[in-house]
Amino acid sequence: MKSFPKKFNLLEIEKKWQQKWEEMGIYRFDRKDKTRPVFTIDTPPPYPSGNFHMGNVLNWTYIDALARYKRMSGLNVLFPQGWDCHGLPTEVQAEEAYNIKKTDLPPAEFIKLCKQFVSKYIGVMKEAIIRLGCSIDWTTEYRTMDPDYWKRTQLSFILLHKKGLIYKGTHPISWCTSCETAIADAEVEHETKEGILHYIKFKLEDNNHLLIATTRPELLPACVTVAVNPDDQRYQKYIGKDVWVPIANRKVKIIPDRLVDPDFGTGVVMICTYGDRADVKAVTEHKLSPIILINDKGKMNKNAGKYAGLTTQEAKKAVIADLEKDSLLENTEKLHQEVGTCWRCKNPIEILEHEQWFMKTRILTEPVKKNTMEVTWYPDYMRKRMIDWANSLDWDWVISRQRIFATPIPIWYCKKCREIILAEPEWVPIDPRTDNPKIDKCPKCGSTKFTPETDVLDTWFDSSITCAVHAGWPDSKDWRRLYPNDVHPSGYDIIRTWAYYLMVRHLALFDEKPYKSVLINGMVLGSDGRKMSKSLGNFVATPDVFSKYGADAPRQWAAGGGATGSDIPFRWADVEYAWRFLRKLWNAARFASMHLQDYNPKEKGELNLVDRWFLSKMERVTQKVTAAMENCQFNIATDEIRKFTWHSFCDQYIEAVKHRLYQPEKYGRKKRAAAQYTLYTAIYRILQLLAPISPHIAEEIYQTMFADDKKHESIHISPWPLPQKVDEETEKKGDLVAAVIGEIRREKAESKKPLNAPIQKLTICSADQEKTQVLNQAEEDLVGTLKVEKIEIKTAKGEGREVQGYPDVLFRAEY
RNA sequence: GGGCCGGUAGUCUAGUCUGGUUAGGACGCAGCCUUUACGAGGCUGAGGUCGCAGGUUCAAGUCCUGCCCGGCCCA
Repeated sequence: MKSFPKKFNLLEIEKKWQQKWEEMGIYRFDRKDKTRPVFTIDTPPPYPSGNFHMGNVLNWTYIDALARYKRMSGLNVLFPQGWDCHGLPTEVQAEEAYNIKKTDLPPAEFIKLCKQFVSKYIGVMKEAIIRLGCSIDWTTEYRTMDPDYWKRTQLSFILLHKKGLIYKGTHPISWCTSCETAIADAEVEHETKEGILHYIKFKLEDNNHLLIATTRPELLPACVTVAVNPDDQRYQKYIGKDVWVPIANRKVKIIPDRLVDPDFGTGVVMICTYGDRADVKAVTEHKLSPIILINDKGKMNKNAGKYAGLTTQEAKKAVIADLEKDSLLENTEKLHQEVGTCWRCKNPIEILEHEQWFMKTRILTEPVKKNTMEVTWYPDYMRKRMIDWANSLDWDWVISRQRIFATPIPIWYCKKCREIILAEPEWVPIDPRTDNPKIDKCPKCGSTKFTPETDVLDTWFDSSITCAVHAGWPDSKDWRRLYPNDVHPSGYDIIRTWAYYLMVRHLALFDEKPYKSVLINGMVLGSDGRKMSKSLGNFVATPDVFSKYGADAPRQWAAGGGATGSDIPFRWADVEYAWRFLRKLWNAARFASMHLQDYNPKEKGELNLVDRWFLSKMERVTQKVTAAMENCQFNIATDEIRKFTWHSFCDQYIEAVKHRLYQPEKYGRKKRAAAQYTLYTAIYRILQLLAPISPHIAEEIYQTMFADDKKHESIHISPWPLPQKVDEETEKKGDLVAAVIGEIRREKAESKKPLNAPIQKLTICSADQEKTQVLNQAEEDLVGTLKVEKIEIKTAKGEGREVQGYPDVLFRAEY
């Protein structure tokens, strides 16, 4: 056993082990090992923004703690790490950095720029993940932008297309006029904005008029009908009649629609193609022909007549001016409205009709729900978010994007007959923008000329096959052995995207759910109680935390900061407390090692009541921590370990055996050996229980004190302790002894005496003979711990100070 | 408008699923201690109508109903 330095530099210790662990290779998944059961983690490949924020710290701490626990429990753990590279944010960054538009240079050049950004940021984020001490198998690292990955994305597209689950169609879709691309439901955010409600006169045949309320008068040329609620007494008589649309000067029919809220505006609304999703529903239901008014860039098209070429804002102004000129604008009022915005650029989205590629997701809603019910959710109530989301979808998933830095859609069209040429599985990876299909001629018309599909795939189409990819699909023959993955970890804000897309996608491809369980983390809040974000100014940068406290302390903040799935406020105070705990543990271990230099681990000595009491407490805490880890209750595990270490071990046990350790000549070698055995056993147990949560200090102390004897290469591959039986009877007895010692310490503190003040005479009385027997049994430890000269334990009513929790036990100490 | 989550000391939070010691912890506050591991530390203490109102029960922070407030998600 090596000796401990008094001061320790945790930051250096952490760096050292991070390096050594990688050299040891102890976190490698062993695909050839068929003896241990596998545990596969669907690590979400993060988007390499270059900023590994505290939310990531929370997420990865959960994953790593679970991975380490499962590894110690004897499972063959696959903890992979990938990077979700494609997508708009990088394109936008590249455009900004070089002050260009994506169309300014050939796609291949633009992609090269994007890749440069991504590679740089991956380096930064990888460093942070290593710095956090994650037990990732880095031989598994992958990037979704590499051909080896996106060939899988394409292969899955081909398989789904062949299954008839992918189609091309013209449908209303959410469109960002700023990013100039389609976006999926899940990418639409909602913001409350102040809008203006315009009351506009629509002339009736009889020269009277109806007043309709709209926030978007510029859409008047796209008005296809006017709707009222069929139960609305005021307007029933108008249903079926014609009404003139101002500006457009067209007649439209007045229709009944239950979705019209009679309390909104005047209770009469215009249906425009498309102002919002309700319009889409009305058009479908009443089989109306849409009039598309806005082009991809957000400008009015020829259908807008004299307003063509204007932006929607300009058109709005012009339309209002024209309405006022004709006295058709009755009045206006302000209102708060929910506006759909693009998740990336925050600009309001439009609903446009576009020819796009879709995946048939709605027909899978029932299987999605069924499988979601079969998945274990940590915590359980998060399941509901997935179910609600699946139920709420009315559109299929639009998977094509009009961007560049993404997986190409493996499709060509015959130039002559427009036949769709789908790539064959063995062609991928392939980029139709640069490669021709591997056929000589169109199978339908025999033409030899093809045009490529230039649309690319939604990034979620890359990242929603990770469960299969992690398992080794399609190359490893035995990939089904790792599938479904055992756990999919994720934040609750992306259940509707990540967990959902994974589920629907894998069900479609493999008819089997992608994961057995979902581990949810909450959001990290700033000190103001709001979700931590750079824009709110409540942001704490991860490197600042690492450089001050290292990783083990923030990991305790993450694990112990709150119940799994709930939001966790970032608190420096919590990190500092964790830091103090680590120092306390260090000092306790140092104390123990001082007394263990001559200890032979085979020796058990003569265990007395206090030893057996404490060892039973240790088994009890082992049970609790094991149960907590099994259920991903990291906060409970953290709490139990800390309480046990700080209070049961340091405050109670160590104090109660010092006399035996320091004075073997007085109390006997065998009793000293018993204390040594207990110290030795307890510290090893604490380190094992703590290893998943604070792996570095656990390793450092293990290597210093235990490695020679225990012979595990690392504590992280030592077998998790099997909880032993607790000894209720002994615990009950020991609790009494601990309570008496505690009460006397309290009295010393209250009467301002030092804790080591000698007691001339201690008299303890209880009418309960059982209790006095116990105290007699522990007399030596009472005397030694409390520095008592003379002790008297009486079975009698007696008088004096009452021991907390034992109203029938009284004592009197004379100093 | 619908759904979900939350409301526990000055602040943050555990416990609620599975009702049962004196509601646990951290920060802050107060006091004490240089005690042969730990003074950029340790120990001790004070501080709570568990959002409000009902109900079920021998027993409710925990289960049920209604309401109020906050947050998130969705229409």
